[in-house]
Amino acid sequence: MSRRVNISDVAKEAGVSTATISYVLNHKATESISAETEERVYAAIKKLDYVPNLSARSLVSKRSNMIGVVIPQTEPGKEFMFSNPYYGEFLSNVEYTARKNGYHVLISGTEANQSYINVAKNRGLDGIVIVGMYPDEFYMELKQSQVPIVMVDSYCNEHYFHNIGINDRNGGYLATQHLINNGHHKIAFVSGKIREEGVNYKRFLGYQDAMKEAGLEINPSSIYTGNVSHEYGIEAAKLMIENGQNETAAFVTADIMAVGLIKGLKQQGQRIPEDVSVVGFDDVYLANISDPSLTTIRQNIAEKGNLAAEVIIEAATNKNMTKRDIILPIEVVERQSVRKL
Amino acid sequence: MSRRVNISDVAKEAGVSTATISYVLNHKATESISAETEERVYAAIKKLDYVPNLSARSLVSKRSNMIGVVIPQTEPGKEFMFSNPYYGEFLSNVEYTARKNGYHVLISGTEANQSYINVAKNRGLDGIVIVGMYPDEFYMELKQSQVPIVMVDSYCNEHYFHNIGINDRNGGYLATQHLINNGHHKIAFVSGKIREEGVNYKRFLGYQDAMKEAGLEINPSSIYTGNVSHEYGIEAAKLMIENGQNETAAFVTADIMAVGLIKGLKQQGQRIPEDVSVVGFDDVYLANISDPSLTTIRQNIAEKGNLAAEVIIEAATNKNMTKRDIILPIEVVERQSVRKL
DNA sequence: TTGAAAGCGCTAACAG
DNA sequence: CTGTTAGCGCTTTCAA
Repeated sequence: MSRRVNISDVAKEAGVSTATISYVLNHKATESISAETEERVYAAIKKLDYVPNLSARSLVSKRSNMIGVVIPQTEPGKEFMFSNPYYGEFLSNVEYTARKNGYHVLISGTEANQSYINVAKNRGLDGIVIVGMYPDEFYMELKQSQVPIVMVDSYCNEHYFHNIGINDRNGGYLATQHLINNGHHKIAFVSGKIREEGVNYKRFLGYQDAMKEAGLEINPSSIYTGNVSHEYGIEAAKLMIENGQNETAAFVTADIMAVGLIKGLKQQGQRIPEDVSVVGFDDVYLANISDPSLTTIRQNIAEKGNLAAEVIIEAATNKNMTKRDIILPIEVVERQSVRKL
Repeated sequence: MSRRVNISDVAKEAGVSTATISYVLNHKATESISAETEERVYAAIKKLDYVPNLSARSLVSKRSNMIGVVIPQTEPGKEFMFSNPYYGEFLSNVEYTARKNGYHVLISGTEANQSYINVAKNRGLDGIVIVGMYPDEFYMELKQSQVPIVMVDSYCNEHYFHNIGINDRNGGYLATQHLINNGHHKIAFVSGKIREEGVNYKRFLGYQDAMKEAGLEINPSSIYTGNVSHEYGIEAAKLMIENGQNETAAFVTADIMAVGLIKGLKQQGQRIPEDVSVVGFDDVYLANISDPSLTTIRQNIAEKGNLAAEVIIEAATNKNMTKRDIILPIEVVERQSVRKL
């Protein structure tokens, strides 16, 4: 196994110094290299099939050209980050934009015992994209670090981080209002765990806003919370029927749950939307696959991913960039799961 | 911004040499460190909040503790790797197992112009997990490299790589046979592009096997191929009806397409399974979500991901490990999308 | 316009 | 049982 070719092999081949190689590789504007030398260098690189060692580069330049993406485990203690397609779509777009800009993406689930900030330091990550909510300690640690951070879908109060998200409260409002406008009064709220500073809480506030505005009463028994999963959607359907609250509609804060709810409701002999109307949230492709297709709150997940990558890369490049707070637009997408009463 | 603490800071603090720090950090069995020294070192590490610089470590040890995962872009030219939940589930399990073993995961879509092998060299990846099929040049390049590689879901002929997969031909056979056993004779085959050495080709062979065995004729007009996507499933449904071949059943080589097919068929006024029976492949959670729920060929995707990580890590650790060829079991999962004629 | 040389933080002989 | 030290491959100041 022949030794890997390094910069001085190239230097020798091109008849220049290693510094020169480095200059042409990094397009140093400060150093001017004659076109002829540059050509020789490129020729040598090609001839020897030279590929720079990024570890060495990171070591001296303190830049890794890697960004980290932290995705929540939807079910605590489980290894699956991706039961919700939302994350897959988000991640693939982060990766795409990062790659286009010469960055690689290191993914990680969250580990209770090992702090992520260590990973960041270990690897010299240039920035971190964090999706969702985490325990407070997590944010405390993060604040200590010098690493640029973009929070996505979090209302964590720290004004320290860049933020990308949507107006979740408004989303909850729009969804509920849509149901109310269609004549529904008894509206269930189905959601993942409601945590302060989490998106579900905001969406819940929006739900309340709409209900109050319409002079409707919120029935505590019509609030169902559990895991953000298809399974819990089915479970919630069961609970709805057992509860006997006779809701005619449900606002579900994630499409994956909404689809589960629909499935569960059907299993309970309900027809959608004839007996129960359902509005989801996210507009992942599941909303289209569902039968009936799901009326939902659309947010542009791909755009969220692209922006997250752009912002973190800019933050990595420009240390004193002003704090970003990006709110992406949302809208109601009407499909077949809501009936006018 | 204070300088990052490094190994010699720790050494000073603990009153030992940097070598000693390195020894205790790496649990070098060859070097025996007194318990007392070890304690002092750990104390110093804690006190200074020292985190090793992995770039430096990689530089000298030639090991990065990173593995790369290459996921295909389901639609060529598009940024989405994850329209198929199969990949999300796979990836999350690779990441989980890698993390448990002290490895990080670098993800990447495939880039026509930049060879992935450069990424591997650049970053000093310890191994690569490659999912799906790629152009031949890709494999050629890969063979050149010294990096251990695990191919997943590929029948690329190179005996050079480790392999993890299922018996796709048998899967195609089982699916088709199931339909035949239920009295179907006119069975459509719906699939992603059929490429030699790809899983779809093998599944197609299995389809042929079953048809031949039953003395049934394969109607070339009943073969539908396109993108592995929900959309193409819908499209295929349209084609099926327009074709007027009156198939009473379809074997679809991916659940995501199968669910699309069902949706499309319904849009065309067909009832499932009364008018058309459908069998999918993979058993992703969509199969359950679908209405009617989908009879499909189950493969253990999570296990595939875990194994891929284990094999690649073992290969990274033990350079002359014998070649692995792992075939995971599959089975028919009966749900509601098949009717007995 | 280019080169020499000093590190970046760490590991691993080799010495003691 | 522990320390000294020579690099790993690269960037970057400083000098020429």
